[in-house]
Amino acid sequence: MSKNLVIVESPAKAKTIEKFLGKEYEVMSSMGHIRDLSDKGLGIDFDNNYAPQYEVSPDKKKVVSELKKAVKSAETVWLASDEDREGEAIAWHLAEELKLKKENTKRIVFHEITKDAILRAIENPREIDKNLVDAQQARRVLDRIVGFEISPILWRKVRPSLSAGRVQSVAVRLIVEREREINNFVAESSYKVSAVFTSKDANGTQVVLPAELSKRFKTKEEAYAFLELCKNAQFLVDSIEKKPAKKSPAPPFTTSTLQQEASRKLGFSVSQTMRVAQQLYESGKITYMRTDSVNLSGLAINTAKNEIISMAGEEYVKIRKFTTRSKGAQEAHEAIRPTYMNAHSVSGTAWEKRLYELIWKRTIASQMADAKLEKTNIYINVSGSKYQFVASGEVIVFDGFLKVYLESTDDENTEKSGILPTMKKGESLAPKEILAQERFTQRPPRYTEASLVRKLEELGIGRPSTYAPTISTIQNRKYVEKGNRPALKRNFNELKLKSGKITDSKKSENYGAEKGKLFPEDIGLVVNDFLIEYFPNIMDYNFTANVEVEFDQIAEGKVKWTQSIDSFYKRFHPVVEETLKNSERHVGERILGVDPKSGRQLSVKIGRYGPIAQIGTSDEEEKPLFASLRKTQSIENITQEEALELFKLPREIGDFEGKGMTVAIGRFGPYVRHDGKFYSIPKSDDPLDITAERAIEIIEAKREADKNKIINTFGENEEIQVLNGRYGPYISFEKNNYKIPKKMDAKALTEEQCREIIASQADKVKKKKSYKRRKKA
DNA sequence: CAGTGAGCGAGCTTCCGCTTGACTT
Repeated sequence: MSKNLVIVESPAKAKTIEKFLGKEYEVMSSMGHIRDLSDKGLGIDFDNNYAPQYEVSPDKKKVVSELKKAVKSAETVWLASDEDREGEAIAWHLAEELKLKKENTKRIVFHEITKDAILRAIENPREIDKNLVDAQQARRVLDRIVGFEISPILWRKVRPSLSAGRVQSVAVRLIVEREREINNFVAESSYKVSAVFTSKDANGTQVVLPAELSKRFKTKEEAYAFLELCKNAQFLVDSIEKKPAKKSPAPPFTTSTLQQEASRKLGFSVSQTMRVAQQLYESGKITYMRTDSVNLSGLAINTAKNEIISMAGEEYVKIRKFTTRSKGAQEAHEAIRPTYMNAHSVSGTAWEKRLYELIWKRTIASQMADAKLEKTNIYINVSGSKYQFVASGEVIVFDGFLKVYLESTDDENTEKSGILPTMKKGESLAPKEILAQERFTQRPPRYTEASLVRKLEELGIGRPSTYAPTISTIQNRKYVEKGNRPALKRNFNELKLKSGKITDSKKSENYGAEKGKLFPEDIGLVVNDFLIEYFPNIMDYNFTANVEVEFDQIAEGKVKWTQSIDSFYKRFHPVVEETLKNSERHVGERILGVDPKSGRQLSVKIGRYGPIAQIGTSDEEEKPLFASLRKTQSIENITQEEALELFKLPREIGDFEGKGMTVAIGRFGPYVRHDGKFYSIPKSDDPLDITAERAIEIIEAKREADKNKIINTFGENEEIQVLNGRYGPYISFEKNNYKIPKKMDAKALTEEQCREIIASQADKVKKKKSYKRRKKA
């Protein structure tokens, strides 16, 4: 047995470090936190000065017992968890739970996993910093109090199983407020004037120069008047301005910037990025992926430098030290970078390859020279007008870091400009055509998963390890939904001056298409409004930043953590009591008016199964009528007309084979119901005016498809069926589906072969089911 | 796998931050 036991947080890290330290050291991992507050009740003893009630987490029991065993045979235990608040607490929990003795326990820290850094750490051990631990306890207890006291209020006042928390509730607030900004947005239009000029260059060949007028006109009349003036105007080059410019590379990746770029460049979701990064980390290809640091180790910088020199040359190197700007960063790790800078690519899945390449490029580029540009503006006078046309171009003089990488932006309509033809001052230009187009101001963009993460980070809310889970939580709770919206059409005016004639035409354009954006759902709106009404303090965008200041004071030993929690709780808890007692149930009810047919009240609200419209009230003698809202509708802005439409379904549309057909909209969209069976109505048909003939067509088409569905059955009871599915043939048995191996011919399978396949996949199917259950829960 | 929209109510839900595994594709 080794004389020394080193405990780190992650097994991959343990493996690497073990190599550096040699036989005298055994390195084990704690897998993060090993204990947490009990979740029977609040896990806090309020009668005993907020004493936390810690329990070893169920999934860490095994780890803890293994660590206990290892401790027994070790002379010295080295606690090497991360150097931040959480890491310090992990070290302390380990010391407590493993009953480590002060004299043979040492606390060490390192920020990069290199042999030098680790040996240096071993030479400079310290004791556990109890103040830092207390700051973590305050953080933990605060989050528990907020989460576990507010959530139950939601269960009673809104709907069971809902949740609230310091981080997730603010994340939802951001999305809700953005949606409302968008709803209230009124586009303004103006006229943008652009021209294409022609001229002859030195060789006499014709060159083209696109330019834009420096002024946008408010009205069509003004634009028209300007084009009128252009008919007989002279266009002379007034001046040519050339100025150098430079672009600098972005810093190496942190968790949040990696999530943003993987989203923009690769279309990855936030959780997908983390999954793939985890794989790269575990196979030793990149450094740790949950970090807020942009720092690179000296070793990494050196190897990057060599790589750049051999790839592009000395002049492409520029060593840079980046500093973190984000609030609350704790910098326990390096930035995310390739472990070996000379590996330009890696083996693995397609996703791993693409993400790795992105990380490699970003890291290398961060140590490369600025790109040098030359920007050119050509100003063109219009005789008789005070406005000028401007043609702008940009030429790369030296590519620098652009040789490998350029960061993307969220802005979808950046215009690119290229090389301009050579012009002389005073040169006369001929307009080939001048366009005045009506353009509209743009509403603010909806958040993507990644841009929401960026906003949270900016506000100092959440940590690298929680960005992805938070995004998942608010979707699982159905507060927000990731979705698409089709483009809308709008008309715009276009005036065109060509060959001395102005034409005036109406054109149409698509705008506002959304893909993979976060939309609030009605339950999210209601919960958000409820929380803002009763807990404005918790919902404040600065709440986290404010408590962080307090935590810092605890960490510095200036404030006792229990005092800090006490002063919070004394203000917070009465509000909880008050809200439970005095607030009404919140279902987001909105009265839209009356139903013209019956004269009864028409309203919308959140029902047990989601948003509904309602005709009548429950205190009337006649029972109210209900209809579910469509997926894209919201109780917040549905109109009376739209709500009344909903009551046109379900519709009886006639008989077929002696049985009635009903049209309605269900969870999976519009359907026809006939004889107890459901038939989906394709998007091309409108359920509101579908005819009986068409419905029969749909039913018969489905029957035909079902007939082809069965490939083979055995015997009379048909418990095993070979079926044709969306993804090819499969076996169905006792409500489970089984994959048929590619090599086998589905048509020729015997019953015995089927049973073998079923038996061989029984395990997998069981696991899948339990996974599905877990996911539901 | 598609109906429902109520309350004799059991017993449950929930936070944030550390980690990975087991699950998809």
